[in-house]
Amino acid sequence: MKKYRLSRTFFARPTLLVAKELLGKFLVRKIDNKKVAVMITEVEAYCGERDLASHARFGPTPRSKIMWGLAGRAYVYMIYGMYFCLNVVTEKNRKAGAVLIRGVQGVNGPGKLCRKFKIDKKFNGEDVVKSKKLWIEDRGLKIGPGQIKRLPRVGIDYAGKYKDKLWRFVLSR
DNA sequence: ACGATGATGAAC
DNA sequence: TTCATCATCGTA
Repeated sequence: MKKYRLSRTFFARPTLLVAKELLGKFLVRKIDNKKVAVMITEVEAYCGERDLASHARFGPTPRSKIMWGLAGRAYVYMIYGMYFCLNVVTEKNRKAGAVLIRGVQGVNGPGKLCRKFKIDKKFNGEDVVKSKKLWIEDRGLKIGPGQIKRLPRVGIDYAGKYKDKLWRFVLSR
């Protein structure tokens, strides 16, 4: 089965759609000339500056402005002083959006994922469309609607009416 | 249930 | 400059 690296046009689409379609794709990380590739099993969508759960809710700040930028770049930030979270920027026409990669096969949780894949602040801004160190591949796996569970997002109780939105997508075997 | 641990954004 | 908060995780 041919492997296709996901292109700019894949990411430059509505955030919810990109989030859903990232399930079953493979996160690929090259470390010391060795490739690690694991299937993405859990994601969360952060949609625009109106989304009160998103870092974009304060408008473009030094940290979050990348969410308004080119789709397909990584948004990596430190959380709770000890973990990193990996997101990929989505949308076009300078609309804010990103998808948090919450889990891959065998690794649950965005913090552990970044630790395992050695993804830190240096990867903030990395262009996942062009990078030689981090990208996402379509390996031909087809995911049916019945395999996707929709759940509320984690750790965003403060987000008012946005906290119950089913913008977390989990792949169930 | 809670502490580790530091970046972030808001308020002053 | 200070302060509360936080898209987490491991231990309990």
